[in-house]
Amino acid sequence: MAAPYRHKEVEEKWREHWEAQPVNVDDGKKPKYYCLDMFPYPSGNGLHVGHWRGYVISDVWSRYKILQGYHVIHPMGWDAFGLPAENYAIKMGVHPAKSTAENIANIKRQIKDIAAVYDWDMEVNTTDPAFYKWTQWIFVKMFKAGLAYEKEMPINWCPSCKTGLANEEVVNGKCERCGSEVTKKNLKQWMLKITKYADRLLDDLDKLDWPEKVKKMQTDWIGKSYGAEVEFPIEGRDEKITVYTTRPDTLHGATFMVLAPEHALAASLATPETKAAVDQYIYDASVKSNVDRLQDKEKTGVFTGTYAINPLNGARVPIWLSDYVLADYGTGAIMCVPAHDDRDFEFAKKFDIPIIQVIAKDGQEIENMTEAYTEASGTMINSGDWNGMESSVLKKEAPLIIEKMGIGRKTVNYKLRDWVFSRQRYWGEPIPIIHCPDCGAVPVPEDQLPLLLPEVDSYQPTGTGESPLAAIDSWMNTTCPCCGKPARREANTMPQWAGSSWYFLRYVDNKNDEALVSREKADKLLPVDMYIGGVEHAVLHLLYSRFYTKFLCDIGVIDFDEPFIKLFNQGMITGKNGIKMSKSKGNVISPDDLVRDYGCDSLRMYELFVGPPELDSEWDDRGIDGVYRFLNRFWNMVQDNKDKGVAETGELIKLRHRMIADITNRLNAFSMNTVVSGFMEYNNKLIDLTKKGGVDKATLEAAIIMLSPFAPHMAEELWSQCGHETSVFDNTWPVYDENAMKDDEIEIPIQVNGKTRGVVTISADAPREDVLAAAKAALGSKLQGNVIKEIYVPRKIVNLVVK
RNA sequence: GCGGAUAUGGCGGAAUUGGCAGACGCGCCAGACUUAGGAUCUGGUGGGAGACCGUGCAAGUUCGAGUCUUGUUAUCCGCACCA
Repeated sequence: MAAPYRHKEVEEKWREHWEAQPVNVDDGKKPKYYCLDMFPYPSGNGLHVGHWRGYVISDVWSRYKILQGYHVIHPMGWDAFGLPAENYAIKMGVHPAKSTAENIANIKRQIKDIAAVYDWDMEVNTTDPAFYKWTQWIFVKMFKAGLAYEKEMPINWCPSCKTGLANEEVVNGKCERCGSEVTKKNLKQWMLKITKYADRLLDDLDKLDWPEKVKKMQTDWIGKSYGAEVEFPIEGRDEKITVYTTRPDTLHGATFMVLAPEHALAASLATPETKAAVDQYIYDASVKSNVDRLQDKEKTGVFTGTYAINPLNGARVPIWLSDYVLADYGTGAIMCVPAHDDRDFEFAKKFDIPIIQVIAKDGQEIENMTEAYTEASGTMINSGDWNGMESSVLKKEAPLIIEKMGIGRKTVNYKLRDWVFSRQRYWGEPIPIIHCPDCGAVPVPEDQLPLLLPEVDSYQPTGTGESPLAAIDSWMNTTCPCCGKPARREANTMPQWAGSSWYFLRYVDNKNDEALVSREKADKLLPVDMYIGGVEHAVLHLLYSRFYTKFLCDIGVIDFDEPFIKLFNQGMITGKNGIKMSKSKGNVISPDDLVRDYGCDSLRMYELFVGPPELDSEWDDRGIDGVYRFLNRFWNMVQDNKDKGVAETGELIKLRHRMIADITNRLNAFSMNTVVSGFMEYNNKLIDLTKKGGVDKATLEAAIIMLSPFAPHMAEELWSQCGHETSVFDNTWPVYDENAMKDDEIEIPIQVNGKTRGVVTISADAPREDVLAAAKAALGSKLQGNVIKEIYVPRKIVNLVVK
């Protein structure tokens, strides 16, 4: 009687064994493959089964690559600075350093339960001074390159987190972290000039093997548009108002102009008669929150009483103020062509402003216009010299025409803003800058980095716009590195994204004290070949990392300018009814109990079996029984066969090659759920064959090797039971031979008028005539009427069209 | 409002890309072994008594449609006055 499968014993045995003898070692000859997980921030809640799935997917892929002969770089680390860690620490009343360390220990234990082939020698932690030394170093380099600058302006402010936020951290007017409504606050901030890289960030998306969805999100976020700036003189003054438009072809149709209430000229345009209303409107707009402004669909506005002159045709256009024009995009002023823009149309209707059509849709003006005609397609009308031109052509040529006329210029615009980089919080990297009354902002000398985050009595946010660090005089007071006079340190810290923007570079050289990463190791081991994580960072971490990588490439630290060649977004595991797992909802499923009851291998396979890895899946504990039974049945099947010495037969060879082909093709397609069902399917066949005489060694071992990325403990144990001294991971992935898979005889379904009516078994290479004859014979009397058409798709189907 | 994704048994999901829909698993039913079964094994399981009907709904293309085209509905996600 063969031994039954006891997951606990088997898994403990091999975990100890692998600890002593790792399966993924660099012999210096193998090609590298860098498979990376998005590193976790160590929250106090630990991991749930959803986090597990991502790590299982990346581990299966890593082990598959090991079996394909790669040295796989598969590291793990901790994104431990930032708001989540700090808020958790404040809630629990302990120092963030302490709670972070505890959380890391707990999550590390959970991650070790996955039995992933992480190389813990590469571990990094963003809060380690030896790590953030380089986070600060990058900032200093950016400062020296003119990419980090200070600016005072109204920024997004989260009143709950009590800190400024980047645009990317504001979702629907709310804080990405806590969901509070974001307000504006005027603060002097450090900014990173990510806009300088806008074109490269946009163009290089083409190089990447990323989900189209993520590329589109980044494209839209960068928001490049082509158009023209046009200068409108103000009637009776020397000043001009510059507008930005993507539709200079419609310039003759501009019947009014709108400025953002925050526009520098807004107040000065009022006449004595309109002054009170204009001032009131500007005031009202200034106190409106982002959310109010987003939700007010009904257009509001006020006429300034002043006119501008259309530089193309001299027409007088009234100047209005309205908050539907954004102050920080383009020039903060627009020309309005109500006939050809939805928003301008709505505004013109509401305030009874004339509408002039300049593009003839289908050759004629639209009568009784009820909505704007916004397409750039049709013949120009009411447009002076431009009459008769095609709008789509003119749209492209107009910027240059305008430029030649001296009334404006061709230009492009981006939605992307520079990155607000200061946070008024404690738990982050101090920004390594010293403010000197004489020399201005001076970077901390590179040889003095890291600038350590000081101990502080109260690390609670002040809410005043100052970081808690500002209260520590002993730390704040220093001397200027340039002139030696007394100076003050920068009190703000960096956002959480600072460390995560470059951590993947550090893994491969994490103990280097001389450089962020040695050029030799960077050239050999980077960049990341496969990056696996959720889609929630599409315009945050993934955009910032691309920016950092391009900068580090530009200054020669590394020789590539895209960090992640391939990106895979795994779907989310949700609770019942698709509800996101969260502690407050009480629907969090911890992997810990499942590992104890079913074993690591069962949970690994079930995580994959729940559904396609790229889609969200609802978690249901009950399904794990299915993979648990499969593993037991596979185990028993191997026990039944391993010592029998069964000779291989034609049938077994055919089955083996088909099994290898099916599993390999599904795995290459990243269809992990169907790989698992494939194992079950072939296992059922092997069990059948076991009853009919047995399964040969080569087939058993092929199955065990292919199972090893999925259920590594069981595979290693069975490999050892088959008499091998070496690890199952020392093998190479099995290969299949198309010719060995072919059947001599095949079954071909027979349809009559498209409906299946029978099946015929016939030689695979039988000629068409033979197949058709056999099909008719098989149908016999069931075939009635005249056959008017005969279709035979070789090896697939017969269809007889009968009348 | 714009853009994208998804829709298949009681449930999770397959379908080699236009060729026998429902693989595999859960659940359920029956049987075997058991003092016992929430263990294991064997068989069955889309609907319908039936000819037949079945992939959100309605048309279309085709010898043939879950798959392609058009329209439509629902759910989810992203963007949301970016001129």
